[in-house]
Amino acid sequence: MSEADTGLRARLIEVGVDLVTTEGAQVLTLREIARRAGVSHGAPRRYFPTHQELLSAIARRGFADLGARATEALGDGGASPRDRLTTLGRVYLDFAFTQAGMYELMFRHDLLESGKLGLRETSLPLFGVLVDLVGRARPEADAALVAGALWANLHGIAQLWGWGSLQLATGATDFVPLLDAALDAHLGPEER
Amino acid sequence: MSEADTGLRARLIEVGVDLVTTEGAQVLTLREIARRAGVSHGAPRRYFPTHQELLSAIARRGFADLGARATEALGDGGASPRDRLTTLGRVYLDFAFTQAGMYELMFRHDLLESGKLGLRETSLPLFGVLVDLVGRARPEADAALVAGALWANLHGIAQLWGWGSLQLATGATDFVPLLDAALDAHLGPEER
DNA sequence: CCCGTCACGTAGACACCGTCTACCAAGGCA
DNA sequence: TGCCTTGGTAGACGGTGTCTACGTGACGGG
Repeated sequence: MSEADTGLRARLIEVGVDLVTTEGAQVLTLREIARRAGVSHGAPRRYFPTHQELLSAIARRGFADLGARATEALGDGGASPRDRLTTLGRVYLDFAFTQAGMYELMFRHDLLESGKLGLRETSLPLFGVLVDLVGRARPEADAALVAGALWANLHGIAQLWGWGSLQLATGATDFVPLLDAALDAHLGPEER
Repeated sequence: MSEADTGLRARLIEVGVDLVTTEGAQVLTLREIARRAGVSHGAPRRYFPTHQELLSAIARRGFADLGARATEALGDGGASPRDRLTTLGRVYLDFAFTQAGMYELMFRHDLLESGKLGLRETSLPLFGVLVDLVGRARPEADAALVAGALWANLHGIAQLWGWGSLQLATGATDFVPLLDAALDAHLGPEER
């Protein structure tokens, strides 16, 4: 956003986001992105020294999108911390399933291990919201620890459910009970 | 095991297992495996029609190894279900971190989505053990559901901790508190 | 006006990848 | 002996990411 939104750099990211959401993560080759952007395969190198850095830039858009969806769904508050956490969980899993290609890209091993993604800047804000909500839902607990365990649980559900492992193993057909079980487990059963 | 353990087929898998544990998942190219096995790059095709099928065979070894470690650590019982679940969780995470390359291979998106892996046969036995233990630790709960949520939690911890996200987010330096938090959450706090 | 500089993209080479196909050498069998 | 199957070789093909040399047009100073 800070750099010119016109120009090839922004267009490459745009094309990549489009490509990964519509066709999946396996078509995100450097040359294909360049083709769709209408430039030669060497052009991206002017802005992204390596393929991984272009992919990281695209993945960062994914984290930004997820964060935007979360803050938009959470609104300006009013609901209880527990209800807000339920909302957050649903947004997270909805994103993982409807934007499966992008979600896969966001958590690719080689990107994360390269450090080019800048996970601290991309995912920490949303995690901060999570910690805050957990702290208010369970004031007696170590909020960061519980939030970390809960995030891991959401991520695990997203992954395992995404490729059908949990359907096979549990025979379930809907992921909501799993989400509710995770929330109940980490936050205590919901009283009503 | 049923087919000849000598012969190229078995040797290719052996070389692949060796390669992924010592050098990581990104060196598991078809041609590199063939080179290390001392054959031409076309030879594997006689036994594995595609690269993915060879990788799947290697990954199945990983699931078998994980299962063996689990049953060996669990022994013939005696401990309480809760203690056995703690053991199981430690084995799972230890495997994920010490055999990081293999663990990464086992949960590669393209392998899982291709269906060549046969996740039902590979991971269901161990999941059955998990369901059984959960059922005895929490007789009142839906064992399959809780076991699924717990498995997802373990998997999420393995992944997020593996590439440092949770260290960054929570500031923790040891994953055991996270594991304990997950077990406490899904099984109820341990009385002592 | 003209020339140097520089940003920006092109084009081709390189090594490597997975797949496919034609070939070949050895062994068993009629 | 002749033939067919088995198991592996060797090379081609199109694709990939990276690197390097080369245009090419705009801009500013003499």
